[in-house]
Amino acid sequence: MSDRSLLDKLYDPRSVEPEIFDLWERSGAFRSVPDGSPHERTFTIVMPPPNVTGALHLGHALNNTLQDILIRYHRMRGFNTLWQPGTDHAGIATQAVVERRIRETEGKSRHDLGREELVRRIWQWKDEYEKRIISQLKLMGCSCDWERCRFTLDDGLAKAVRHQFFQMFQDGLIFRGKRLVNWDTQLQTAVSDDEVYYETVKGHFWHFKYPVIDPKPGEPQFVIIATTRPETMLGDTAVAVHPDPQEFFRKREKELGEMWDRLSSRSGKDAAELRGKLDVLATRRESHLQQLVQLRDMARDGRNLRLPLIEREIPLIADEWADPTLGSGCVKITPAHDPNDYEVGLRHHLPMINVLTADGKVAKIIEADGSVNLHSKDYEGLTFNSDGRAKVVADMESRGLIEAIEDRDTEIGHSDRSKLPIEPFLSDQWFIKTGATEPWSHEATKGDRHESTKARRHEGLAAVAMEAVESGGIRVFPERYAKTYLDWLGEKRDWCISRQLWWGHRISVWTYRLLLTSENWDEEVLSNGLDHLLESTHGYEVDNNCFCVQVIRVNDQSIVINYAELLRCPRKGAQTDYMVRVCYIGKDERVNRGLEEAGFTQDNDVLDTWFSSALWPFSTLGWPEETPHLKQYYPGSVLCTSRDIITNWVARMVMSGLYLIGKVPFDHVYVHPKILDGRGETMSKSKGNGVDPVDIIHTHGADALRYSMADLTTETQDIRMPVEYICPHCQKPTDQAIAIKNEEQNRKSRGEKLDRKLQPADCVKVKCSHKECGKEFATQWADADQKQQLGLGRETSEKFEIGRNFCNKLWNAARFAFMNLEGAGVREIKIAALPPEDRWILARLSQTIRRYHECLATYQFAASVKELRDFFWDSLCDWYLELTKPRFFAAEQTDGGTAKQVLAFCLDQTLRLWHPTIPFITERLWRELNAVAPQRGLPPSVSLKTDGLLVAAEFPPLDGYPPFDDEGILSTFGALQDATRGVRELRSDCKVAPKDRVTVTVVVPIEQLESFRAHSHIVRHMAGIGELNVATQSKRPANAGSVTIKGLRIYVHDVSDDAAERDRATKTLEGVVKQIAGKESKLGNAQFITNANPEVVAAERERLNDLLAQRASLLEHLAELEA
RNA sequence: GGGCGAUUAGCUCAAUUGGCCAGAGCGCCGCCCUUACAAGGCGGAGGUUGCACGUUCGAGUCGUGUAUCGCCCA
Repeated sequence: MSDRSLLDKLYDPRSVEPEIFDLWERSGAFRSVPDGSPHERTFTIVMPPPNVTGALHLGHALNNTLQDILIRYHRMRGFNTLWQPGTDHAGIATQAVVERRIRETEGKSRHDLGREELVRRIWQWKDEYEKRIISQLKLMGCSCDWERCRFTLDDGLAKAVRHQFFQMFQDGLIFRGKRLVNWDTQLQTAVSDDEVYYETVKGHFWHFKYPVIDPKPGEPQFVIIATTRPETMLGDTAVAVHPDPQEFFRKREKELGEMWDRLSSRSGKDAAELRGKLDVLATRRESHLQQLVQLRDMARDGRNLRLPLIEREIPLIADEWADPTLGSGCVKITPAHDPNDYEVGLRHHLPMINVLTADGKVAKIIEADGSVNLHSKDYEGLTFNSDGRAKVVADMESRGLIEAIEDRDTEIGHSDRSKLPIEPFLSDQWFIKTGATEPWSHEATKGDRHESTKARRHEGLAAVAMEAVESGGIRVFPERYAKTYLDWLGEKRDWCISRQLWWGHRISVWTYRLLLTSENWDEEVLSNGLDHLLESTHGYEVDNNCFCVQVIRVNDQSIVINYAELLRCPRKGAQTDYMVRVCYIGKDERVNRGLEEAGFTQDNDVLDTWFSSALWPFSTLGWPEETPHLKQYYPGSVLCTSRDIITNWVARMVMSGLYLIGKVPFDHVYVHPKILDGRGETMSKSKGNGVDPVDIIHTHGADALRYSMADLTTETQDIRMPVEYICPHCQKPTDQAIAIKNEEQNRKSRGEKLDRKLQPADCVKVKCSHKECGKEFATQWADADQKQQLGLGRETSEKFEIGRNFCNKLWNAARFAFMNLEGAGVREIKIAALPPEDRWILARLSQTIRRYHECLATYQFAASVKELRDFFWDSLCDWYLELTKPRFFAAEQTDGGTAKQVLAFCLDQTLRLWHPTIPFITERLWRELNAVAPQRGLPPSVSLKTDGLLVAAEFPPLDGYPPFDDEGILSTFGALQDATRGVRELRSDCKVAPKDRVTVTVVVPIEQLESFRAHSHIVRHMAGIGELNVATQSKRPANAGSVTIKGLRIYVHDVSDDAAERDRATKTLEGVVKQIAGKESKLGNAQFITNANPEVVAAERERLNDLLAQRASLLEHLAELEA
């Protein structure tokens, strides 16, 4: 047997981790094997697939650490487990990153490359980053079933996507419509709301005059409108005025008046502000009301305006969107280019005239009657919000139609992807209807659909998904996030699923581009379209069920018939133009070709990434095939995620799961904190403030990373993680927030203008903040040359030292144990006969096990770490190991055998308890423990299986070990700890050197004499006592220092003089007297006695008795000193 | 504008239906390299729980108002 003391004094994770991970993988411990276990004994986690845009940062490290803790914990508890890994293609994000890279390095656009080449390049990118991501996860120790790793564009997942699309298409849940979307003119795609961020930009407020057509006598010649975006006037189709300005002013004044009445003070900032508002309102009523009423009447009378420049006749309308307090009180309405105006347009059935091209230029303007506006050619082709704007303003100016121009700050939406202003743009998009609908016909492929769900089907997908959470079918932790989910779904907004991208699942709909008229409809359709289609598909023996055909009436987009009705439908009598859409569920290239030969064209768009992510919980398990994995592991047990995708992702998974399978996709949703950097901003790939977990693993080890993550995961707080660079020259840290400030300072002193907050990615070079060093080094954002030249400053955070220090402590405690465990055996033990420290540590262990299980059941990770840490560090190391030293070291001691057996057991249990959190070091130490003490256990209470790997070992039981539970020893030991601390305090106070043994006399009440004598070795050993006298009474020994613990008086001989003693005793007495007064008044209060919990009252009373005893003892002591 | 959350020691965070002197880690001060561990041990200082009012025998916790910050949605 090797000499265990030769293990290194410092734990070196780098020499341990790779080997251990390899061991686990080869053992097959991570593999999922369907065995028919019931749902209650199956534990499934589906990993939120990280997207392949970039490498993982600490936010992902947190997410995956928590999942790994849960999966390892359940695996050790004997559950049949699956942790399903994979990655997400993240359509727009990845395409944008790759496009930007190509633009920067080759100066080419995606159109220069072409669809096929661009997609090839993105796949290359994906391969690189997927590899990196998986390697990051493995380095962290993630125990996923790696053989089942999936990617959202895999064939199997693509099939699932086509199935979902097809079924929803068939059920009429998918429709195509014109909607105002956020348009990115560079990427030429719609972006979702959450990909838009807002920035305040300095701009102007232009006041334009629109002439009134045929004003009646007394009516104004012009209506004045104000706009921040003059170029959009080309698309104006109305001007609105408030329908009841009088009432508006009355209401607003009443509101402000009520606020005024509520004000506590009529002076101060608030009052001044409110007074100001009231004044402005009054002035405005005075100046504008009359005219607004007149304009309202004109609107009611149907007056029209002539839109300047392009000479369109537009109505003056009355609508509440017009704010009487803003500008002139009138507002131009451009339904095709502003979300609010769009709503107004719908309300008043206004024409929606698009004036923007997909690439951000002024379009050829088509009027509502289909004619081309002849005046528009002056503007056509100009860049919309720069040249177009300039020309509109100049032309208005030259016609004398500008009333005024004001400076004004405006909030402008920018695309998160291209960083350019987004344009509201009217375009054709595909949508999923989430609100009320015809009950869908599609029956879920399996499973028992909840009856309540079925009943609410006609209310639509969102309502069904809401019901799942409301009824408790899904539980959300922490509970408050259920509200986020329900609020969002409650809005039942249609989900825009099409994206004008090249990277993603292409929409499998083909359209017959010929428009069909009533005259040629049946012949055209049947001969040129469907006949070809049917022929081509029959030719390849494809089932007709592979197709869903819709015939659409073009003018209003309504669906006339579905495929099933097609052959039965009347061939004649169609009223107007039609077109044919075919949705194909398969992927046979020959069918695609057949469709194209028949004159059909495939939709160019791809699906929103979340459409495929929504299927992730079952597409990864093989759906739509009925695989054994799907049967065993769906629904999942818990989804771990951060709160920002509760709506985008969680809600959509629930909708899809219920719709397609009839079961919720998971039992629990656990929402964990977010990692923030030192400035309080969330870590993200785009900001460049994400720290690579591999950097932390490199410097601190994977277990340190995981320990720290779990330790910081509290229920309500996000985790602030100040980031530091390690200087490659002096190895000292430089704070990242300071580095950013310096960079800002540098740029300003160079005269650069800063139009935004700098981010870590802006700092490619950083100067070491330590004066002695002060050298520059490169960051991860520098290019290879700079890194080479200056040296790379890796990122870290001092937070991880907690974890590293812990691992080192565990390592050394184990090392100490191994030095002393040689020959440990397993013998029957009598618990009652064990030394007190043994009974105490076993009681603490049992208590800790129970508490740990409770913590994990409610996802309280920080609390779980604290429980285990307190047990291991404070109890096991600081007390138990110290107390057993004499039993190991002293030759005359004979109970070393029992001590070994108990210690081996405690270490065994410690390693099992810690394994889910810090798997590498525990697995390594487990191997060592198995070598030095292969048999462990405390029969007859506990027998253990100790062979094999720790990853597959049995976890300590839910209710701990009841035979070890012992409240008595816990409280007795607590009192001994207090006594020990008392002596230590005195020693420290009186400057006794640590190695000096002191003589101590303890005065105890007679009834405690025996018990204290029996346990006195504990205090003697732990407090550095040479001679210990225990008596029921004693005078103060010569020059003794003294403390009282409850009724116990402790003298430490020869360390103090009378004056110092008086001081100490008086000071202590003051505190005690104060506390007594507090307690007495509390207990003297009849209300307290009657209202408070009896246990609380009893505890207070006991505490008072302790204090009284302490006061008596102190007074006695002082009297003695006076004598 | 609406919703959610936060504000506790120098820093980062705890405190389970309101109840012991509000705790821990880091940092700081003092002592100690005691044969597992200085990435350690022992002891210590440090708080009017953002502010104001209220409910209660009792408030960090509940209510109202207010300030500041963050996130989500419009």
